[in-house]
Amino acid sequence: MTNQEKIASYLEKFVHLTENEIIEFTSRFKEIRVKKRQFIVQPDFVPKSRYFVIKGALRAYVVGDEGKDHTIQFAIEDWWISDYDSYIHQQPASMFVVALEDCILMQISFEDEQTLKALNHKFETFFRYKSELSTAFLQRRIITNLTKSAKERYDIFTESFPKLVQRVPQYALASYLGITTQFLSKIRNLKPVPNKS
Amino acid sequence: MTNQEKIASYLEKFVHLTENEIIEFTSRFKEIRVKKRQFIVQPDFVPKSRYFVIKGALRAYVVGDEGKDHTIQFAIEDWWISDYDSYIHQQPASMFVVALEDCILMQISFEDEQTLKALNHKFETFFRYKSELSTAFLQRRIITNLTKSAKERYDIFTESFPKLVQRVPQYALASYLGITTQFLSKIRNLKPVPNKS
DNA sequence: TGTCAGTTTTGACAAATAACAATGGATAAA
DNA sequence: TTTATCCATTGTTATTTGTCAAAACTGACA
Repeated sequence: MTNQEKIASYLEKFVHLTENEIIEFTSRFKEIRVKKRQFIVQPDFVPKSRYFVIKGALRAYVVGDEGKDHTIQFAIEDWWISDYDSYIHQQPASMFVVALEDCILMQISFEDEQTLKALNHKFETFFRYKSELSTAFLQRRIITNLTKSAKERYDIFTESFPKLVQRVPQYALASYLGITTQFLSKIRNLKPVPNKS
Repeated sequence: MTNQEKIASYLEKFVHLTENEIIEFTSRFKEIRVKKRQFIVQPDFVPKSRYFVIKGALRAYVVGDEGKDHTIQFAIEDWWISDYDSYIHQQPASMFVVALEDCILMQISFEDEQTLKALNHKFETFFRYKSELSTAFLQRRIITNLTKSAKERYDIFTESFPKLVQRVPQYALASYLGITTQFLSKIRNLKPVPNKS
């Protein structure tokens, strides 16, 4: 399957398109390859593109005043990534986005995305729906953060994204869950409490 | 200004519409009035509508396993509210949405919203853009929750939403910030630390 | 094969925040 | 106005999670 076909098959989960529309859409994307540890978004630069992951894993994070990393998002195959807020407003980024593995990405520029959305109602529908799903996803994450303990959040994450847990370093996962890498280590290595009976 | 005009003026922040389009859009909305303490969304019922606030204040919250409230969202004039995730998926809600004051709301049904989005590319654009802003907003909230202490989160909230702080009860604000009402009280009544010089 | 950088683990101690309990003020209904 | 309920405050103690420091592990590569 070509990269364009991979985008197309993702697209068709949301909207039904003609051959021509598929070409119109996917031809706006450009393949890029990034090596592990390479950055595709950095603070103070306007993110000109967003990225669809064909292969590999990435991580978006901010660095707090205290100098610590806080992971905002992961992305693997079939996910999108950028500094979302900065991208849609075309403002300087506040995040880093870095490759956790060697990656193949499909890149679309902000202008091309605008063009696509203006060109065809169905493309607009696709982006609208995708954005609604993001909103719902983030709201669920906020609910989990508000209502669950660190251990529960870890268990929920491993159940929801078992593949991801295998592929991301533990310090990155810890900072996504809002805890330190040491504390995550302790959670993982908790001995089951001896039965009180 | 009529209620329809209020929706129209909100709309026009995002898309430029003709007279007819404005009527087409706003005529789908129906005014409802709810009294303080009245619920417009409850767990286990599918939220058939979302609501645009003409007047009043509301609060969306979940109840955790331990029986405590966790505020997910507030809404005052010009904001929208529902159980977002359940609304877009038309699934039973997990939230309560309750009026904190007597309210006047403009209600649109899920079906009417779908119709509008299908009918006119510009309406689709409006909903897409609004959803993008929600995504960006929630992402900023997650970043704040990950990177800031309780006191800092409170200060950021009061700076960002000074009007809201005056109108919502403190227990609701505390649960939005992810802290107990007692701890919020302590934060607010902190005496400035005596100068060490 | 050994070395080194990056990562994870472990333990002792500290900080942030919650839990509990009691009190007093505010508000709204009777 | 009285009464009952809800809400905010305050003090004390308990829990969760962070900090710091050291050691153990891992995998890439010289």
